[in-house]
Amino acid sequence: MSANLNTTHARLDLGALKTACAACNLREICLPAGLSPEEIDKLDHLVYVRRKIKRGDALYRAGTTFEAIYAVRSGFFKTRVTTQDGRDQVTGFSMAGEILGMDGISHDEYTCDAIALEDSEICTIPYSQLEKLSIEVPSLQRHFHKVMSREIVRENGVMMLLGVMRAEERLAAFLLNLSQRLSARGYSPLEFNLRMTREEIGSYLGMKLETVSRSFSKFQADGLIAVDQKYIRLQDIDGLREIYAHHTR
Amino acid sequence: MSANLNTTHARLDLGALKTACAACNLREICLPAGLSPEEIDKLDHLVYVRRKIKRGDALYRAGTTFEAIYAVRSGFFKTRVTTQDGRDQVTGFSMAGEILGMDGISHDEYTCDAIALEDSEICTIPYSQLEKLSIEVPSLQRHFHKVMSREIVRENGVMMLLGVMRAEERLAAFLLNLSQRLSARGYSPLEFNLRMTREEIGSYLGMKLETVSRSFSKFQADGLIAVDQKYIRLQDIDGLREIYAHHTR
DNA sequence: CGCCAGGTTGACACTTTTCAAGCCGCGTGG
DNA sequence: CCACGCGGCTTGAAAAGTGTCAACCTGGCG
Repeated sequence: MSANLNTTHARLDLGALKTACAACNLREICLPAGLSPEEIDKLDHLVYVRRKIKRGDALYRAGTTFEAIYAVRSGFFKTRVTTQDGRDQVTGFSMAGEILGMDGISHDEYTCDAIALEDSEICTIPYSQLEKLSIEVPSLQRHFHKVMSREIVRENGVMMLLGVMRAEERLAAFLLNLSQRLSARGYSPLEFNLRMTREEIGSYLGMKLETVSRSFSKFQADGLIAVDQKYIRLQDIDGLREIYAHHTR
Repeated sequence: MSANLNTTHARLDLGALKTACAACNLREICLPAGLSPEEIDKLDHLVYVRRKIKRGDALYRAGTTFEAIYAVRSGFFKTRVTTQDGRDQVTGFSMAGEILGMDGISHDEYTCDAIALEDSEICTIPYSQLEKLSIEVPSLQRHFHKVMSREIVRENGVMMLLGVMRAEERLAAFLLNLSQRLSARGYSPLEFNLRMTREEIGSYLGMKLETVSRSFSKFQADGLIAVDQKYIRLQDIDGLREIYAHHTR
């Protein structure tokens, strides 16, 4: 049903939904980064359709056959892996310009779920066509490799978080990382609304939601941040950095 | 000095050190996997030089400019990232046929250290040439993407370990994973010698060496494994699997 | 208007770390 | 060839950090 609605919708205003990377304000951050205008033009000729994902819906799920990677056009996603017994681990949060689905390449099916945390729009990049175009456009190949490599490096960082840092350090790192990414997209680095619940933050950071909540309260008591539900204002960035850097167990 | 020695050595028996993927018994596991004989031949024409790394030496270090990825020909490596304040996190262990250095693509320098845990040999795959050959040989491009994607998936798994599992579950997962990889290389899945110290295992699994040691002792007391220093024999694989699957906090 | 998901906070339990002591095995040097 | 030293490992006891359980609050939505 939902699929039907989407299709209908896509037919109604196909023009509007067909993305033009060339006209997209994310092109410096997203997959086209570093491509010449002519090359971006070629990328635009790929089937590159925008699609809306409602809050709570999945962009893809673990086990689904892999056919495309996705660029977040607007909105916010989490990715998570789930064990046999139902516990799950949030492996990342993705915002505009970031690429999702690369986990699917290895075994031709996705290995995690990508869930929209707010109503979102994504651009679909069929993998087989990306492969073909990569042969024609070496700088696209190179940039795609960089995007994958960056994901590996990001995950190394998360392993560091989870492996050696304690609760408050993890949360400080998380806030600083969010701040930096928002800033890179033109939003205020000092105040923002969280899109995820305490539980999701906790899952990402390897701690329980109560611990997340307590750490927020502690930060607020210490004057580092102001918290009002999902709204966060960073009041003392250097203080946060100090906590983050202090992995002295 | 050491570099000099290596060079001299390489000159002495260049023939022997020049690897032929076509003749390598790892070709089904390593980068050439899935390529046709002719394609493997092209890969062989890449500068593809074998190099020895002594135990304790670095294959590369964080901050070094990135030029090549490496395939482990023999031996054993750890990769680790280090924080400003000197604490470090082991991000992985690599054995024969596995690929190292993909973290370097993103920013043209490596972001972690790769250290040999025993005397090892590696094959150097210059990245720029790999890029070029990928254009000629689409199946190489595809397979390289799979290798990178597999690394992303692997790291997702480690995040799961670190995020939701407790000490003994992590260690069970670690042993089962080693066992499976050794088995895939024709070694016994039931007994092996660890190449890393308790501290390195602990760093990888996000726990202290004492906790690693205690968990080993516990497993032994429960008849799951036999431990003698670095020698491990898995006596009750199903028991280990049960522990591993029991992430019921 | 009432319900409920999401969040906060407290008290207590439990796992893991920390600190400390001692052991073992291996390589080095006498 | 043996003694020594040292890195690596094990084990115990106490401390710390985080999880668990439970109660309660709040805001948004049907």
